[in-house]
Amino acid sequence: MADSPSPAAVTISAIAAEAGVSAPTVSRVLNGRGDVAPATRERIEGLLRTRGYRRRGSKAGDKAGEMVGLLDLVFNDLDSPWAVEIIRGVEDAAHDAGSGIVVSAIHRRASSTRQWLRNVRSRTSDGAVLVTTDLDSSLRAELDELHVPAVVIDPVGVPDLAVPTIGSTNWAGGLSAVDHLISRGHRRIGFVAGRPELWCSRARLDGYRAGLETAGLDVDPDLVVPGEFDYESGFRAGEHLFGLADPPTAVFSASDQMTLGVYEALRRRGLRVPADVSVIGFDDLPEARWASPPLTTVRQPLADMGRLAVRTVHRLVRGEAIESPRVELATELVVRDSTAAVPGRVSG
Amino acid sequence: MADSPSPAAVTISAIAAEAGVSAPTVSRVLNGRGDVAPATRERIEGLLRTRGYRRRGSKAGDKAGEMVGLLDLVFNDLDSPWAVEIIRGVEDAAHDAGSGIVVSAIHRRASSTRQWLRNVRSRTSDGAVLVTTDLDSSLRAELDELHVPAVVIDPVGVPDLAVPTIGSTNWAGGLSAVDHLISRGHRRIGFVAGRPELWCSRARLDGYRAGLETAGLDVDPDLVVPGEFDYESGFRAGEHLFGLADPPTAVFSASDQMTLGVYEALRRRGLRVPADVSVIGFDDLPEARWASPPLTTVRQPLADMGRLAVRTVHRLVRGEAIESPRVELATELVVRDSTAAVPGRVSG
DNA sequence: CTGAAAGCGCTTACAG
DNA sequence: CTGAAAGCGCTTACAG
Repeated sequence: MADSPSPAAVTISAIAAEAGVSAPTVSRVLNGRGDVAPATRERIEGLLRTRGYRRRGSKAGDKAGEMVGLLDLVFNDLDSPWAVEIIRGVEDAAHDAGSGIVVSAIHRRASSTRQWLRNVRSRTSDGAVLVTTDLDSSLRAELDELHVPAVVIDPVGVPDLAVPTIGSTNWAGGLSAVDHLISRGHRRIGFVAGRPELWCSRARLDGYRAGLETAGLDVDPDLVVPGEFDYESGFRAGEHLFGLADPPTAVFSASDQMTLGVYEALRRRGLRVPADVSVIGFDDLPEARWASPPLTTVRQPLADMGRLAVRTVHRLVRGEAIESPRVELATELVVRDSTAAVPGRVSG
Repeated sequence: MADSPSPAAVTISAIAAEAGVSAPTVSRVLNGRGDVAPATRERIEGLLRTRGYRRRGSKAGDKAGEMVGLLDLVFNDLDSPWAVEIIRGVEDAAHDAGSGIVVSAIHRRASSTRQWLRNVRSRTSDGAVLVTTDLDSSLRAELDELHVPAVVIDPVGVPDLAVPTIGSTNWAGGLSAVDHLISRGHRRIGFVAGRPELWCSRARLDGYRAGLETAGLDVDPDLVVPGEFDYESGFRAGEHLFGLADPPTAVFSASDQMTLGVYEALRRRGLRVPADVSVIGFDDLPEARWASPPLTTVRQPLADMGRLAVRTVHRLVRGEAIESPRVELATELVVRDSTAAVPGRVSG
């Protein structure tokens, strides 16, 4: 798992020797000059990649393994308050370690990803923290070649053990949300799911199911509605749930943003939180505190996840072993004012 | 205002010649080696600063004026959704220009500021965008010496014309908010102010006053309450305002976050928005859309301000002239569901 | 299209 | 504490 330190540094002249050309030719390829024979260029480019060439200043002391003081932090999108929580933790830990963080959004576009890789190569950052990114095998291979260690926060798919991932206990968090509602007497509990392709969404759903089943309750498929983690899909889910002939008395939704959409759907129907309906979210973004009424939710320690990601990348940079390729930080139920006992419940 | 390009590049040997020492000695100072006579060290450090020395790799082509592809983005704190809006715009424009952005939080601490400056020096970024930062004259002098051009978004004090600033039309925005409420028949309009030391807060307050005065209404000092831009101070302001013997029928608060606090204060008193009280905010953060009811607010184009900041820094890097040292982008009233006509108003 | 030569900016022993 | 020398990684003319 740990890279064996390359016996000789990967310099331009090393590459040149291996390719059977002179150093200036390799330099030309690196700088995108036109006047290199296609075959030569290809051979050199191949070597550059497989050997993981990275530009090293002149400084003789610039040995492999020394840190540049720059870490990349990559999101798909920067449009959610979710992102800033992670940035905060990553910035904090990086600052303590004397590193700067370079934040990018790649918008799920291959072209942006390629440009990001080009930038990483030219600026030679020490490592990368990728957030909810697919990190397909080709991207991983490229980072490997560049010798840029990566850590993934909140992996989208089944964790690939070759790259360390950091998540939270989504299943247990889902379970605790449902337990809380059941302890308040709720029996018909709706669930608004997150983006189905995401690993964490499935875990939260399964936690919801497990909570009901443990209490001896059936999972009513009518009460499980799809969502996309955003406000709009939460609003639609709320409209659907409370348009039902036999609506739930409580709703657990898999993100705070969707929960705010549920709030609005309830308000439009004249239903009050928590007097008429109890509502619980997931994440504990700042907006959960600011909702009216303040939202009961399952806290995900996003900033801590960011901090741990930085420490993990730094261990990898220094070639140290990491405890586990897969870490889940604990979620925590935060009870505020959006959950209450079932309205009008008769004693039995 | 534009730097005259230094006749000779600021290299280690240039500094050495000027200091009357050899290049290795300067190198030692730069790398913090201990074995340099204090007097020599001081002389060299002085020269390094006044000449604006910046580490330049070996590459012969690394002429002064070439871009590194890195921009610094500095916040005091990263704890508000406000920040992510600006990051989004800055990232977007920087990405288009092929630059990466290094984001830092300096927490208003001099020590963090110093560390940030050290980092800037070692990583030689092309320029800096500072958000709501004081940029006191010593910091400015240091950036000048490093030849790192800076732009300030949302300056805290009276704009210092030596550094370009980008803001929004706070005064006009405040005016438009009050106009909107007056057009709905409101006469008693409360105002929750922002942090008093900030320039933008004063402009919004003056806009509020101007709106009332234009309509021939008196400014009732009892209805103007201090705030700090955050949720908690908004909540307290709401409690105060609606504990008054003659409470307002509408409230304009100088940030969306404070407005959410006002929502909660109203909810606790059993007052409905907008049926009983109209409420209007400032910023148009995503949470304004997600509030229940969705919040009428004055939109500040934060992402656009970030984009413009990047373009401005890049002009400065290239030594181009900028149109104006002070730009204000237009605010825009966004009407949603939190404002309505005065309740129970008689026809006249 | 490619290489031998010269050179740049910087740093590391080494000597004093 | 300091400098002359050697050397590193890279690049730019220049010649062919």
